[in-house]
Formats: sequence, C-alpha cells, structure tokens
Amino acid sequence: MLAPSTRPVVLDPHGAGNACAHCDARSHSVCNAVPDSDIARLAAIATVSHAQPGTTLIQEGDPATHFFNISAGTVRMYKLLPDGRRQITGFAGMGHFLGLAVSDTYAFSAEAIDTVRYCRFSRARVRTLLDDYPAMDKRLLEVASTELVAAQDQMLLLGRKTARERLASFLMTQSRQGVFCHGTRAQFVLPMSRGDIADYLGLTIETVSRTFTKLRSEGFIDIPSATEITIRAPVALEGMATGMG
Amino acid sequence: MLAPSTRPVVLDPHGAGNACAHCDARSHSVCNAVPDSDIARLAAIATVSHAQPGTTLIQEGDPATHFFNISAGTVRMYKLLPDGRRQITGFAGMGHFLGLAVSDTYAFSAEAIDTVRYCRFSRARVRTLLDDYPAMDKRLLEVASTELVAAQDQMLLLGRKTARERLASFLMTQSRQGVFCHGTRAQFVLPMSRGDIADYLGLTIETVSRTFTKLRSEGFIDIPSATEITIRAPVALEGMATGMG
DNA sequence: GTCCGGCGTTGATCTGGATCAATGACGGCG
DNA sequence: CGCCGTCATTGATCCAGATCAACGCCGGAC
Repeated sequence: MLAPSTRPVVLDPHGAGNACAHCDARSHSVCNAVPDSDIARLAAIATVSHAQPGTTLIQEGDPATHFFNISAGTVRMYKLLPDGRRQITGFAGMGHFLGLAVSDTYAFSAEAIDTVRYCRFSRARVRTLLDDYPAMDKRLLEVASTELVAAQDQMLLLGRKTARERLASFLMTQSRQGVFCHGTRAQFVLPMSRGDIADYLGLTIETVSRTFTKLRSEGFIDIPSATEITIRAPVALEGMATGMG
Repeated sequence: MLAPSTRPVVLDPHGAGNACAHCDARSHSVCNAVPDSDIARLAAIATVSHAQPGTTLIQEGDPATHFFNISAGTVRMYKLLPDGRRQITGFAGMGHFLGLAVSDTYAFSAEAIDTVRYCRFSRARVRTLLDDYPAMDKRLLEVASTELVAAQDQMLLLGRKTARERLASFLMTQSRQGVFCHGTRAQFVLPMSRGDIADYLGLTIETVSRTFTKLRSEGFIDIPSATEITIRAPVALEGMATGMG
C-alpha cells in the first residue's frame, strides 16, 4: 500500500522524549503555540499512536477525555442517523486538531481512512498547560474559528449548490490542501473513497461517480486512476465551485 | 408591531455609563466573563445600538472591525451565491455573540429580522481586554465550540435529512430557545419568515409551507397564525427530528 | 493461473422536492 | 371603508438526483 512516511519516525509509546521536537506536523498545528524551549512539557503529556484504516479514534457520544493531533494520514469525522444515514462533516489531515467539545461527550465520530499517525493528549492535562501558555488558548480559538468558517461554507454547499458545483468545490479544496500532502495543486491523490465523498457532499456514490465522469468528458479534470485527480481547468472549476459556472 | 421590550431600557449612545451593568442579555452572553466590579471597563468600549428590520449589521467580505452582542431581537446570518441563492447559517437571538472571523474580513452577512438591540465592540479594543480577562478568551472558545457543534448538526440536517425531518428539527430547536424569548416550550413565536426558514433548511418556501400544513393535519403541531407554533406532540416530533419517525 | 469480494462505473427507472402558477389572508394607508 | 403590496398556502407539473440493477476492474488468497 502507501509507504508510511518518506523518512522513518521514531514512535515513543510512553510519550516521553523528543517526539514533539521532531514532529513534522508541529508547524502546521496548535502545538507551535508552545515555544521550542518548553516543547518537552508538551511531549510529556502526548502519546504518539498509529491507527490502521477503518479504526475508530473517536466515538460520538463517548466521554470527551482526549484531544488528538493528526501528524500523518487522513481521518473522516462524521455523524450518523439511527438508520445509518451518514454525514461526513470534514476530513482531518496532517496538523489537524480534533476533539473540541462543549459538553463532556464527543459530538461526532472519527475514523482513520488510511494509516494515521496521531498524538493523543488528555484533556485534563492540556487544561493545566493552557494556563501557562495563553497563546495556546488563542490558537485553539483560531482553530475553532477556522473550522466554523469552513462549516459555514459547507452549509452553503449542502443547502444550495448543485451536484456539479459540490464536486467542483470539493476538488478545489482538495487541490489547495493536496499541495503539502498528496501531490501538487494540479495533481493529487484522494485518500477517501467515493462513498466518503458522497457522504461529505450530501450525494450518493452514483451521482459522485457520474459527475466525475462528466467533468472528465468535458475536459475539466483527468482521472488517471480512481484515487488520482488532475485538474485541467482550475479557473473554470473555481468558477463552477462558487456558483458562476 | 412588537413592543420593543417588557421594561424600558436606557440607551446610551456614547457607550459610557452602566449599560452593561443592567444588560438583560449579559447573563446569557460572553460578557459575563467580566466580573461585576470591572463591568465599567466593558461598558466603556461598548456602543449600544438599534437596528430596524432588514438592516444589515455585517456584510460578508467587509473588513472585520467589530464584534456584536445581540441583546434583543433576532438576526439572520447568511451566505450568498453570485446568482442570489442564499443559505442562512444560523439565527442569533438574545445573548448571542457575532463576528468571530479568522481572516480580517467577515465570512458571512448578518441582517436584523425584527427590531434588534445590540452592543458593538471594536475588535482592537476587545483584544486589549482579552489580555486582562483570560476567562473571556476561554468563553469565546466555548462560544466557538458550541457554534461548531451546532454547525455539524446543521450539516447532518442539510446533507441527509428529509424535508419533514428538517422541519421537525427546526421546530424542536425553536421550542428549546423559545422558552426565554418568544414563548414557552409548547407555544412560541417564529420571528422569521417562511423564506428565511426555507433558506435555513435548504428547502423552498413552498416545501416549508406544505410540510407545516402536513404536520398540522397529522396533529403534531398547531399553527394559530403564520408566526405562531404550538407543539402538540413533542416526543413524536423529537423522534422525527432525529430520523426515527 | 482461478476464484472472490470490494469498489467504481454505467444504465434504467422512480420520486421528493423544485418550479411554475394561481389564489388567499393580512396589515398598512389613503 | 377599499385598495395594494407582501407573505403564505395550495395545486399542477417537472426534473436533478436517488434508487434499483448490472457489469467491469483490480488486488489478494490459494
């Protein structure tokens, strides 16, 4: 399958040592609110782990005991209705922070899509850190605000965009994020399945597949394999995504 | 139209004085992170204002210069597509905090639905306050987290629920909030029009109207007038809202 | 190599909600 | 009072996307 990483990473199951100091994801994450000099304190409360594809990291409704920070791979966050209908609320990649909750239970579930490397922090211990690093509190607020903006965009997509516009929006977002994970702006890998895309965009698998095919036949994209996308007409797609195409 | 308030409120256009100390909405808002003893500092940077129905408080894309705190009335937050399609991302009532933004521009617009009383705070001045009241930062994080959870619920609604389930969800939410604004849990007033409800739920006016009529004919609700709702079968509606009915 | 199971694509048909089109109910105003 | 403009309701028809149904492709087990 996918090579786990371009350079080997030392896992530290006890959470001690320098895991944070050498974390590839740190510069992309909330952890950079802690200065280099104090990074050991962060490392002391972190537990580095792996999750195999399909593994559940967070179960909706469970007591919210930990925060998570994704350092490699991709996670899907979702909510279910009792009859199995699923809405994916977002995908979390490298540097993404998970586990904000108001109440004492998680409001969504999270599963590994591919092999995921992540750090786990006990909420209680993070709370003690927050008192010493007010910058971290501000950073969390920033994270929450960013997610809120993304959520509002997604509401516009789910409530008012056509299937074609949804796919175009999705591809442009992936293209932007793909730059530093799975390829370049013009060519990248989709770690998630058609079913995941459908449940993220409020569509069915069939509509996602048909719309991809249509966009390809119209020359906007290329699909070298089911998991690879090449953007051929970024400007046209961007217009489509914003409801002008 | 509606009487503006059950007891008269002194407006203080210069933002000095005791506006905050006597604010009805304070206990419901982020302002309660500032202790009574320091409430004058909050009042010093607040400007109390009114907005008539239809007035724009926030314009998407404008520089994000202020925070807002609603002390009476209801505001609709929304995003538009270039061709006029509108998605309402939420309604903000008494105590609600508005204006969180990541970038330096607002990510959504906000308009008064009825007559709205609100406080306006310059972002720059709030930033100086935040340094003295770390509790306020935490409170803002709480607000953002709460909104995020609500946004995720709304994504589930928009992506995966039927029209009937959407209306049931909407009514149950209004019922919960109506308790301290527009009525009781069983009977309340909807300040927003059918068009607003449609744009909030990702439906059309006609579907909203038909679904209301259907729910009434089935005995789940009563509709004494277009703006009033009586919940007749809260348990059944709650089941419907969560996808079990 | 063959078998098998999961995923993706494609085609045929169906349907929930959108669209188009009146009509009805208020509330404000002269 | 009657006139009008706005909003809500109701009916008839349409259509984007869902559902139902094959079928193709590929990778792993043996």
